[in-house]
Amino acid sequence: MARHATNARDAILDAAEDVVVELGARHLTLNEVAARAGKSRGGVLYHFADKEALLRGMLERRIAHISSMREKRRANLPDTPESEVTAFVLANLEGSKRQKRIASSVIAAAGHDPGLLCPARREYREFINRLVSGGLRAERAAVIVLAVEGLILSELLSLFHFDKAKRSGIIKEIISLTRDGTRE
Amino acid sequence: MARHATNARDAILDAAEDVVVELGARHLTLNEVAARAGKSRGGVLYHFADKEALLRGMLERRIAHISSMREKRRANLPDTPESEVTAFVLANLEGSKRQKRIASSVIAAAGHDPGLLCPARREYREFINRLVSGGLRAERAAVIVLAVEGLILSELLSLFHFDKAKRSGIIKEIISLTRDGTRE
DNA sequence: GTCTATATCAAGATAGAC
DNA sequence: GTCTATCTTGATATAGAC
Repeated sequence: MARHATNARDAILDAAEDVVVELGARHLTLNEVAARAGKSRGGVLYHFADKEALLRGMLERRIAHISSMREKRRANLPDTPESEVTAFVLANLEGSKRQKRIASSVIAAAGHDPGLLCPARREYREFINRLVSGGLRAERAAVIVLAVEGLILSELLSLFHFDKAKRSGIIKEIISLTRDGTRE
Repeated sequence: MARHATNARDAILDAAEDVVVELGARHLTLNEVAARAGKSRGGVLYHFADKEALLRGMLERRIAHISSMREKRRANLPDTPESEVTAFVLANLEGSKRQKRIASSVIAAAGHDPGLLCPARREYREFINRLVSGGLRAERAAVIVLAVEGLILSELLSLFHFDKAKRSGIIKEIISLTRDGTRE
């Protein structure tokens, strides 16, 4: 998906994610990004005024992407209590490559300036509130979102590695936490 | 606790953690660390041959610390099925300041070179295995550890902020996942 | 829109004095 | 064990040509 960006901007963002996933946040330099995007430093800086703008761009694109994926998934699911969680989990965890790309923007932004994470913060808070409005206990909602976040970040940092079968088992397990988590 | 290090080495490691927690991984420079530890760059480099050694030192100290905390907690708990999880959760999450210090070493190491995280990886794997040997389903064990990891990392990155009451509710919730998580 | 300079700066690391 | 140079590198960002 990310491989055939139609515009230069997306090509640069794709390249930036690649660098973080493959080499780590430390190596996210304008040089490396430009080389992978088939551009020069100057070319990159035309699209993103400075490195911070690039980081912001990475994060914003991912947030928007996850959000729209989640809504699309949600629309295709029946109106069971766990549909909201299922849509969220799938949007975030489906495909360990995409998942690492999501995490890459968070890690890179956090390393540069934790303040850049504000939009992500808001997104998570809103989603937890949505789950609680849907009848889930607040603690359970938080644990679900934290487990997803833990998996996203841990797999990028290679703190854990689960094979395909284990991964999908874990994803099912997270979704199943919805069932006995409603308020009485 | 960390505030009154008895030896220079620990004082430097404390300073390094402070920098990451307060300013972010990006600002973990020898200059900044030295200044906070009341030393010069040269003084720091006497104790840690290079920056990578400093990162390794941060991580190793935290791993050893958590491990010993967990064992101490474990020894003081009754032999119920959730004692192992309780000890793990408390060792990792008790005190949001300490928790941020744990995460700071992981984030800083990951930013520099993800390969540095090998010892942490091993630690987590062993602990999951221990839980599974204790009778927990593998997926449930993974979700518990992931939720803890998610909370640790998310709070350092300020992706979430929970007040004291919420936090302890969430911690209780994570521990409670042990109860209905055993193999039948 | 993209490239090639180039200026500027900050970081890690070394060597040697104290 | 700790400090003060100093060397070297590599990264951001600017300016101006194409």
